[in-house]
Amino acid sequence: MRSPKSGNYGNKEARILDAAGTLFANSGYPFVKMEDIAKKCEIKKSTLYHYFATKDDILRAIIDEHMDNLLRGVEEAAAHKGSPEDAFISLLEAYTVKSAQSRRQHLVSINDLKFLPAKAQKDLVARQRDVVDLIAKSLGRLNEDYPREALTFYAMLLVGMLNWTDIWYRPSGEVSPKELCQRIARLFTTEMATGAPPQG
Amino acid sequence: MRSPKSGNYGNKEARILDAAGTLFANSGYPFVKMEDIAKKCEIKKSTLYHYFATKDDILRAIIDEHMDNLLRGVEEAAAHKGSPEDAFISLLEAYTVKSAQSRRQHLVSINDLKFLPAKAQKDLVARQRDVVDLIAKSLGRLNEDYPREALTFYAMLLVGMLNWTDIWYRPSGEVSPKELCQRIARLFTTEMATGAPPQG
DNA sequence: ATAAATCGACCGACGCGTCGGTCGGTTTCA
DNA sequence: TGAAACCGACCGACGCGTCGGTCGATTTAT
Repeated sequence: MRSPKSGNYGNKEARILDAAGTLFANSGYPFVKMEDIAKKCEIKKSTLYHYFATKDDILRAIIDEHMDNLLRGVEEAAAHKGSPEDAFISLLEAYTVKSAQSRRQHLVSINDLKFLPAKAQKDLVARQRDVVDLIAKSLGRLNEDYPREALTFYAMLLVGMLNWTDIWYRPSGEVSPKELCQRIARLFTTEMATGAPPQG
Repeated sequence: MRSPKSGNYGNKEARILDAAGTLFANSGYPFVKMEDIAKKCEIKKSTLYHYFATKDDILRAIIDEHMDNLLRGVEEAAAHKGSPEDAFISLLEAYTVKSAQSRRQHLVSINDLKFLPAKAQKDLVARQRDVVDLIAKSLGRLNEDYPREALTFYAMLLVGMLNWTDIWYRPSGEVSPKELCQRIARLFTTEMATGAPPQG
């Protein structure tokens, strides 16, 4: 579906995705019209359909790409050499999207996933699961005594916290992204260090 | 606008709000048609407009009511007698909505707020702020050395975590709501007990 | 007491703007 | 010259909100 068919085809497609991503992130998928996307790309609406069959396909492509990036980044970080604590922090930093671009994609992935047909959603949700599992594993290395389910539980809490930062956290504010990660990390590392394993 | 005008007028209005709340929570505001709401209330669509001027007004009323409940509940809990830790936990329990009914409302408040006109959003967001401030204050009682901004920061993290549970947490699962609150509470009480105040 | 006036609740039909998507043709370029 | 890129004009479904009007109950006037 999304394979390039000519020299700058892929390039143009990327431009569309980028424009749409910004629009979706700012206004929300249902409010963005195909004409808006076209205008931002300085093409006509009908030309959009040369690249993407439907509006959904555009959304799907955005989330798809972001999930790939996210999963890859987290996987790399999880394999980080060093102490479990270091690996955990670098994992957080991988998850905490840095560039404005991936921040937008992340926002879209979170907010607009539900506007996709159920079938497409399942795929994407499954990949979110993979991320949670990786985080749970990384947490597990901080304290071997926590049972698997508890790890997943805390990983869920963590992901929620992280995702919610998209709503209120501004990297340009008083707290730097690095500081953000460290504070969040400490919340969990001290839990794993001092807390008694639940139901243990 | 919403004052009762006859015997069962207010009652009917409440029924509409309840039906709409369920629908919105399940499918998302943009996907719910006025006809759907009407059908669920066993009235015709046009009759809906006898009670609410627009679709937005229905959403606004739902969120509005929920915010009131939430703020009131959290305020009461914050005034809880006992140790700061006890007050903090009871605040969490107040926030963690228990009944399926308010769960739905909460979901709607979180997910569909953005579909309101900007002006209406501002009001509601301001009241969310109030909740965060209350939580920050309660956190402050756990450790007097944390500066105000840090407290707000952690309160934001906490609220995000809590709100995100709506997406994945099921009260009927292995972890009881009480246990959920306690685990989350411990994350923050130990932080406040052992962590050095940031930027102190 | 009872007819007239009033009113709240309700409904069927539909106007109308919006928006995703289509189609036939033109331009561009290798 | 032929395929890729592009476009203007158009369509059809959809969904919010409107409007003219009915019906049964309550109030008012005589």
